[in-house]
Amino acid sequence: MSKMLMIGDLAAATGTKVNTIRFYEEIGLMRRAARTQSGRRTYGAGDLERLRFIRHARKLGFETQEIRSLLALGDDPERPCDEVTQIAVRHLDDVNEKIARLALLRDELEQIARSCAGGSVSECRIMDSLGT
Amino acid sequence: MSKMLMIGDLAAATGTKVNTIRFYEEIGLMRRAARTQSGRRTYGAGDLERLRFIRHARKLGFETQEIRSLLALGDDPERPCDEVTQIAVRHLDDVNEKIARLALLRDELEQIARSCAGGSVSECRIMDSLGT
DNA sequence: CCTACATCCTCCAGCGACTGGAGGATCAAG
DNA sequence: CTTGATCCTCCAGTCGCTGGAGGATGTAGG
Repeated sequence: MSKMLMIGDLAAATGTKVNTIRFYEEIGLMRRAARTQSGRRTYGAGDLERLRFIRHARKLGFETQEIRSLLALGDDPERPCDEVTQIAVRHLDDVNEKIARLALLRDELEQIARSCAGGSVSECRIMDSLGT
Repeated sequence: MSKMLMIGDLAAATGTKVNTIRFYEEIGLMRRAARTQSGRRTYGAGDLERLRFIRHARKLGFETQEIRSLLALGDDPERPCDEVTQIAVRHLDDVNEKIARLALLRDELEQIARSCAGGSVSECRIMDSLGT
């Protein structure tokens, strides 16, 4: 058998806390892990990839429910393609909206950062730009 | 005296839920409101502005602790505003990274939506795009 | 073989930032 | 004077974790 990973290995490899991995299992993002005789969870390379996927998606702001549906695509490789396309397009819209919102936010933050080139609070317009 | 605002007025004027305003008072973002004889909170124009500031900062992704320090800076206008700039720049970096990641994901989803016309999911690369 | 220490297990509490609702008081209009 | 909106307090729940207690295993050194 290829090398078995313990939960701590997965944690170290992905920068996820051990408790968080167990939590992901509990809420059904990670598959129920196989166990050793003594009850310890064991994982394979596929689980590692799945966890990486979950972590990246979370960092991008996807909610667990959305991640579940993305994962469902991967879990059922025989799924017809139009369904996949639908889900992909829906997520595409979502992602485009996220990008647009973040771009606005970036502009605003850039302006805030620029509006104070040193000096005291009374001399820059940071508070103004946040107040409106 | 200029016009007194009730909590519902503040809520309506800022798109904040009444409960949320009370919550802000509880955690010390809003000042403890003055009360009428019967115990109802009353606000003035300053409170309205403060709430607007809080809401806007929240929408920009600032945490309450950061907002607290921003508000404190506003109360002490002689302090240098490096602190504010630092907070803003940190958010800016974060936002830029998110945008970059999402742009990659968008490209991948676009490709999936385009190229998934004939086969099954096994030929798509969703996992690849988010897994790495 | 024994000990020490790391890692695992389950369970449970708490956080941040709200949201919603029960149960009751108060207010403004008709 | 009644009705309905608004207010009050208090409490429970949400989501996505995080941390810790208390105990069982696994591993490496002496």
